[in-house]
Amino acid sequence: MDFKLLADTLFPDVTMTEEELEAKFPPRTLGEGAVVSRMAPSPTGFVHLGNLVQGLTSERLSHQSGGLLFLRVEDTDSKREVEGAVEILIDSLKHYNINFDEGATKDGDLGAYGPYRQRQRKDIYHVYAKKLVENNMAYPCFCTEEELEGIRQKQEAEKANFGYYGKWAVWRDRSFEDIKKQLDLKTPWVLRFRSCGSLENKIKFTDQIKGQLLLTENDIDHVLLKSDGIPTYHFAHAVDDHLMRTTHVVRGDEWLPSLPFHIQLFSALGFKLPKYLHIGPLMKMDGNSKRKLSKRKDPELALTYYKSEGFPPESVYEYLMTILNSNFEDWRRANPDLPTDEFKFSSKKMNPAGSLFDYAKLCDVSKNVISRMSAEHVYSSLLNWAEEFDLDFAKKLMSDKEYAVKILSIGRGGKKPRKDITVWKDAKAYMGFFYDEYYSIADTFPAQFEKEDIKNILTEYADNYFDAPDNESWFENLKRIAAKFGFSPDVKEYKASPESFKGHVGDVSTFIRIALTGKTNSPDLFEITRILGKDKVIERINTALKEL
RNA sequence: GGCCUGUUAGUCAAGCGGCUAAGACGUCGCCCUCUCACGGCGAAGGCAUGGGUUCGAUUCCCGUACGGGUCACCA
Repeated sequence: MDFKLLADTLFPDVTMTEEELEAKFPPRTLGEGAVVSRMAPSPTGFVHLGNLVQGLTSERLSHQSGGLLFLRVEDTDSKREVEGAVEILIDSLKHYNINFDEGATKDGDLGAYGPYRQRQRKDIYHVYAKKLVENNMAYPCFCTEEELEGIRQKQEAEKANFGYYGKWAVWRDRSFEDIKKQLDLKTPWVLRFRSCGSLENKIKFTDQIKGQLLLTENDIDHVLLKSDGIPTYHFAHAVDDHLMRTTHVVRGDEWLPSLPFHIQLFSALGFKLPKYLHIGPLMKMDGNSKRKLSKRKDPELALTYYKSEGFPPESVYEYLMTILNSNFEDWRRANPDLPTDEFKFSSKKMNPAGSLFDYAKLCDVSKNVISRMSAEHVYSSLLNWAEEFDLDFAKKLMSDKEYAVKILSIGRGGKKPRKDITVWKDAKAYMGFFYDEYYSIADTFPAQFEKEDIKNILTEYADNYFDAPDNESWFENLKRIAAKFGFSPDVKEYKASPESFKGHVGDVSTFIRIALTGKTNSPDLFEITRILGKDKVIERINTALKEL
């Protein structure tokens, strides 16, 4: 058959040449070892943890090596596309400090290797499609969905392997006349790859994460171009990553089974194969078994979940780092205050298998991340969250920034910082009592004490209010009050002979704590009185007195 | 079912032929302490399984079991 004629018949509109494309998108001039990587999501509007994991890995690898990261939108499936998805994606990733050097942006493309939206690249794909046809490496297939289904059923009955290959590939070796006839009838067609692979042959392949792999050759004549002329993922992957000069492809390991096909494709097109990093999936415990995190069943897969729960982006980022690079935690312990960027990320330290998503661990990481933040940072981050998810609380925070920062400074900054906040959602319960509208005596005064004693103690504290200069003298005052009303100023002394006292100084502080905060648990009381101020302290004692 | 891939404590994981098999989270106990949070100390708990190779296997090879993934004109 005259394949040149076939190619011209199939692709009459192709005017560009491969040489022109090669010249237009020359190899990049970057330093030695620079990684060019990319994120290539389909714009479904749903951004999930997997996207982030992949993005984070690509981002670190590229920027750390003096390379670059670009965003390519894989919008070849119009059925799944959602309006505004690209914007959502860019925003979500930016939220997690993943920024692109090049690619699709909210307003058009940035960079010289575009277009970066695949549907706009149709002409480019057709240049290579035509080339494959000319070289007898691809052919048109006119099978309908029903015919394909029929083939599948026969294969099932014969216990043959599924797929369009070998003798099942009914259009693989048709004459030009047969093809021309269908073309004239305007029968829809797809372009298929002519595979020369055999299941008998194994290929050795080295994945950057999984190491040496032994794969079976692909023998399926996969679809390259769909009937609308738009490429499938596989074909677009080969053409785009070649032309965009990608050096490292980071993707989920659900792609591993199609890797032999991709290897074939790159070779058929005469492209250099990039390096691959196949990341194991994020799993979840479901009853007694693990399973991949699923979009339908697991809300924690969506990035929006973490945002609304109030996990700071730094926490999620840091948690994913601990999962992705096994030595990250050790590094963090040794360098608690260094920016994450300084950690040397390595694909060698990535786990070849999928890991379980551990919510408890994420919480622990988050708690620590927040404890290391400055009060100012906590304030702005918390406010940011509250403005979206708790407007009332946001208003309180905004009404007096200095006040809020003072509150958030309690127990912060030392060697052993408090770790009360895991997510921003916790903040209100932790510090709400500082605001009158959120303050109420929620916990009751312990019942084993006489109300008279509690009243006397509170009254004494308010009437002879001591504006203590430091924690120690504040506590001395408390001891004085304890002693005055028959409570031991010393807990050990009390424990030695409980019958000699009504209680101890700790109980006294509990009374005051409940009066001031409404709760039995709170951060340092002295600090609280300082922030509240004398008037507010006395006011609250009086409120509590009334409730007794 | 075919193909691929994985398996170190409840979880995340160091480990690369010789170790009493790190560490972290979680759990439990104790200590510190005016509550809480923090911190300190300690405990329980593991190399899926059967064969090889080897003087010696968690580590290398083969099988078994059990997970996971994939077999579209979706990515």
